[in-house]
Amino acid sequence: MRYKKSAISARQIVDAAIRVLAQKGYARASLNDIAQEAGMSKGALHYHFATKEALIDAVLETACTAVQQRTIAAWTTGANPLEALHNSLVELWGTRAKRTDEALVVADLLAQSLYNDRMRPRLAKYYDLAARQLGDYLTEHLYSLGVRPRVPAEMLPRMVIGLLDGLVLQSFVAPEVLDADAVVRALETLALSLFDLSPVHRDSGVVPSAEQAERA
Amino acid sequence: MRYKKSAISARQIVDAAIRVLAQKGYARASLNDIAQEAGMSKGALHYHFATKEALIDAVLETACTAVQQRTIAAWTTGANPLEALHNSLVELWGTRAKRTDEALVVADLLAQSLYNDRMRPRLAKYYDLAARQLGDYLTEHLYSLGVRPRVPAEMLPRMVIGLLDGLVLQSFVAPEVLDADAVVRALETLALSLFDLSPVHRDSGVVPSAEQAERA
Amino acid sequence: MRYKKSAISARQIVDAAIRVLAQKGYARASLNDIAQEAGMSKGALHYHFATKEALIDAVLETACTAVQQRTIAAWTTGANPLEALHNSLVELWGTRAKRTDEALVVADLLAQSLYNDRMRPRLAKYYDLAARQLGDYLTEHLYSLGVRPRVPAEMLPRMVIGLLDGLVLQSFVAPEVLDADAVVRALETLALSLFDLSPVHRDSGVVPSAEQAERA
Amino acid sequence: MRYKKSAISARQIVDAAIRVLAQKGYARASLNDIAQEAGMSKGALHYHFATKEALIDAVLETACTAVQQRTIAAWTTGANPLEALHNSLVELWGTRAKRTDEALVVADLLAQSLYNDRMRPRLAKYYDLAARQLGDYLTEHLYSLGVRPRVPAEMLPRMVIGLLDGLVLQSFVAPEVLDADAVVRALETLALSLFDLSPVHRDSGVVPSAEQAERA
DNA sequence: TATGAATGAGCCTTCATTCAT
DNA sequence: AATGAATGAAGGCTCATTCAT
Repeated sequence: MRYKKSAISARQIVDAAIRVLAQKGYARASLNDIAQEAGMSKGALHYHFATKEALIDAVLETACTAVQQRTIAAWTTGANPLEALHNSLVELWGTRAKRTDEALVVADLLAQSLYNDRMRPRLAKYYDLAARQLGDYLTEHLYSLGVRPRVPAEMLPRMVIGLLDGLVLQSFVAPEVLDADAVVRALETLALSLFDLSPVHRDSGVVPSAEQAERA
Repeated sequence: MRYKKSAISARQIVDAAIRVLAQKGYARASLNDIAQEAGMSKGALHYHFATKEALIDAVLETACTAVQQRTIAAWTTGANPLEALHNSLVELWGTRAKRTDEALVVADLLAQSLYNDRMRPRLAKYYDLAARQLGDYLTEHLYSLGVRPRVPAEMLPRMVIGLLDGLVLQSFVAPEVLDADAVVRALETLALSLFDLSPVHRDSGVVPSAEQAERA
Repeated sequence: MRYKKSAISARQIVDAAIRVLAQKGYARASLNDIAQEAGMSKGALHYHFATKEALIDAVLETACTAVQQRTIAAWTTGANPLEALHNSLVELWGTRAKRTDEALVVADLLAQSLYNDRMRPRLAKYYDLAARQLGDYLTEHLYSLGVRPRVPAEMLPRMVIGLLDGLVLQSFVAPEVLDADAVVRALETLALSLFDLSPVHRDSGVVPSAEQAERA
Repeated sequence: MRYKKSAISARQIVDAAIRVLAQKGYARASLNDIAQEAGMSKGALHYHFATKEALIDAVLETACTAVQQRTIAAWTTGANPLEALHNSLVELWGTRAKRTDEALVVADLLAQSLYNDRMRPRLAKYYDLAARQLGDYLTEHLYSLGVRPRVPAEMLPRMVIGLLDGLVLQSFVAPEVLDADAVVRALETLALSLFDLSPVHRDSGVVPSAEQAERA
């Protein structure tokens, strides 16, 4: 009972913190702001989280998890593996570029982690997980087609994620420059190019690469 | 005389600020720290830069310029265009992944700009310039070979830059994960894949793509 | 309990502020001084009053009220209306010329209000109230005698107050020049002269003016 | 030559200071503001006036003198002494209520002098002079008519000045409340009442008071 | 479990003053 | 006679943290 109530309050605080952090960034978000947003007193915050750092840790955990779950949810399947990939990329870009509170918080805390030794491992873990997820997906859906990537298998997901992140940064800075469609098409082309496949239209099947053609 | 002295001092301050910002980040870097690092009094800072914001503006300008100039310097030429590209990518990644003060500052201020309307346009400008530079380079060195990219011409440089940025973030968070050689090779493969060229070894020439082979 | 504590602390701060302001004036009174005088930390000041301005507002309110209450208390009554007036003037001058903290604060903030648009209306309100109080008093005690003032009814209290203020300034600048007795006698003469009454000795009754004598 | 150049600059500084002080008040007027207004460097200010205090002293001197000279100029003469008085009062009120820079500075520094022992004597001197001037004028123009004031001769000018000052304060705080005509008429009535004279219209002559009438 | 009150360190900024030139 | 540069003290304010209740 008591335990549950506490958990609920703690959760409220974290949620409020995410909202505030998303709006003002770590540097400018005070515990006062967060307490107000959570509808509690500053004292209550410190009851649940001894220090600001502890709260931010929880926030980072929650935000990363949220982003990850959305990412997982984005891995769609379909009759056609290429179509599935396309749809997944659409989802992926959507959840990242949409400037959701959690995405903003992760981006902000990522920057903070450059100077914060305690934060860094957590984000590294987050990246690892994301890379592994994507890696598994690609393995399952593309490797199985018999094609081999032109880059090392462990680089592939990191590249896709890196490209997503890098483009998201650009789109955050200048939202109008990057068109969602263009980005997705580019990502798709990239993914397939790295897989030694020809460019692709939505409904196209797998096309053998130059090398494969040569071999054939 | 005086004029020059002033310019020198201002430059000293900016340099000190870059060092401090690189080490602590915008949020935690106080004018006190910067003044100390610059070997001047806090009052002197305000003599040269009316507000912290003004100083940061100057810092951003300087850091971006520095990063850009290193980037420009990275565009090498060579007898073989592909070799030139390879060398350029080595340089590019090197200057970014090296965690130079300027690169860190740009990354940090990039994050700050998410919540700072005055900063954002400056970074957008910086990205624009970088994209244009890379675009010009690619046009000159690859377009001229008669091949066409698989993605829109204006997306191409943004993708390469995005990938660089995204990977840099990952390498900042977990330096040991990404191997410089692997990254360069991956970037190279990416660039060429997008150009409808086969993967490349240093000394190889241009290889026609699947489509081009077909046409032939 | 807590609520009361807060009110008490706030009051302590305001009182301390009045003391400090009276001694150093608005410009030279720092929150540090006030905090020290109040026996609290600077942070506590800001807990109770968000800004210095807010604190000064409270100070002004309190000081004006205090002066006003002393003024009200000065309106004595007596068997003889003229004696009552005399006593009232003695009191009035006493409370003003005595250099009480509140009087000094009001004088100081009055000067500040010349350049402070937010303060001005408050002082105007204070003057209005004072004028109305005095007006009512005069109406009740002198009008009722059947005499009419030689100046417009709404000017009369403002003149008496103005004279009081003006003389107070002189006495603040050079305390020894103005003798309390002389001032009171002069004020009395003024008040009565303006009421078309002959000069007065404590025990004298009402004497008809020239005009009234003529009419008779 | 050199001496003159210096005097000119010093004068420029004082004039600029008066303008700035009139606009912002002593507390908020920085030497920077003054230097800028004077079109000189801060260093130059300190060349001419070692400290801010020294400059303010000069400002006080100049402003008081200016106000005094305007006051002197206000003492008009005329065929009819009462008409002369009236005109003088019009002038007097005009120069004070007009919010000239010098008047504002004197008012502001008057407030400062409450806490500044070095300033106070200068303002006392200023008041003395003003009182003596007015005293002389009244003596010459009214005493000579054979009437005697109802208040001590040395109180009379201080009362008129006090009333002027007090009303000016009120008019500064709430300009719309006091009508210039009404003020002048009231002052006139006051002056004459204290002189045991009936109220006056511009063109009226001297009218005996009640006491004088009785004696007659 | 939660609050109101209070603290104290630190931040950005202002400003009178100094000084070499 | 004047300037640009630099100083350092102080000011108002923010904020994470503590604590009695």
